[in-house]
Amino acid sequence: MTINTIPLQHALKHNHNECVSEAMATAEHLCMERGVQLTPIRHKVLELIWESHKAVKAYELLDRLKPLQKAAKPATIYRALDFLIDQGLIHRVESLNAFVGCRCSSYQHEQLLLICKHCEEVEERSAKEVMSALSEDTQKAGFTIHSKAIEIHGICKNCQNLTIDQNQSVIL
Amino acid sequence: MTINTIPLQHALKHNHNECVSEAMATAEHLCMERGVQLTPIRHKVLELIWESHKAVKAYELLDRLKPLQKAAKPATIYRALDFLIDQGLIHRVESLNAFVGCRCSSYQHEQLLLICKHCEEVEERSAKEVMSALSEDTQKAGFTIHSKAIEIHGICKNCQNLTIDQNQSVIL
DNA sequence: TGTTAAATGCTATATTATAAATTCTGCTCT
DNA sequence: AGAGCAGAATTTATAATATAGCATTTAACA
Repeated sequence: MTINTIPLQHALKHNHNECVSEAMATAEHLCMERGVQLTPIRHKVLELIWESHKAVKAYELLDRLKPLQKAAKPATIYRALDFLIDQGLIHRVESLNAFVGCRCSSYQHEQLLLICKHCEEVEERSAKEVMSALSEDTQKAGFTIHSKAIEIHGICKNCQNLTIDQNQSVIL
Repeated sequence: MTINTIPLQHALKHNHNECVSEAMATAEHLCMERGVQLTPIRHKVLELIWESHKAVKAYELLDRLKPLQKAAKPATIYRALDFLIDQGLIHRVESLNAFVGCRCSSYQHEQLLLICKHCEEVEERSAKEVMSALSEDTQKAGFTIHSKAIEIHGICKNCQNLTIDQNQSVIL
């Protein structure tokens, strides 16, 4: 007899509705403040991205947007994504060609992403010490930083615990 | 009258032939030691990658391989790249979907890549302090690292100097 | 030398992303 | 209200990146 286990959706361990509505409220507020338009399409795409803490692919978003926006084409999604990235509302996860909601402050958009191979959720960390070590090192190298992509793949705390405490896992 | 300037190929500032032959010798040696085959195709692809210190695209490699290997198809290149990555002989640059030669020791493959927007060259740094800060921070988060992609975009020392000392630039 | 595993060849296709021209929409200025 | 404008969205086409799956060849070695 084999028992397969899947990770609990860690998202369920917090109040995800609250999490999303907070993110959306912040986004709406920031766009207002900046005088840029969080149009219905952009709003919807951002909501779709926030449905989980996993990084989501552009064409997956497209499929999910289509029922709501019959005319949606790749360009629809990519233009929305470009906007959201410009506004610092999402991160592009380079190593996955995917996108994830961003909750960093507008002034601290460059963060470290912890990407779990098991549950696929992406955790943002500001990691001050890492960033300052990085600044110091690049300065030594005479390199002027414009942007950073720091993506760490591995197993998150929750998934690690699952393998220890099987009670937290789900039997398929 | 307009004067356009291009960066010197920084590669020309060092003995690049030596640089390449060293890289190839190391690769040959490592593969020998590991009992894996650095076949003619893999060897050639690695050489093509080492032609510069820029990150190079898969289909660019394919175009350059074709004259030497008539049968070359996308899979030819991707299979060679997979092998070279597995052996730690090249890095995949996630934020560029491109590949660059790796000169880190076999035990220290995870490095920090400084990617210059101007000359496009990629510099590897081991950045011990950054890495240890990173280990510490991820440990705090309870995250177990499997792999890292740390990619910093900006302007390298040489290109920075060019904009200051125009004598080092080339008039087109 | 026959067997086998690895490497390559070959064809097709999936996935990710952009270009460029047009139309729509909402706003401002008169 | 209506002309003009700018940003947003649509539409069509295609570029760029990457993999799947099966056939054939090569090379290692028992």
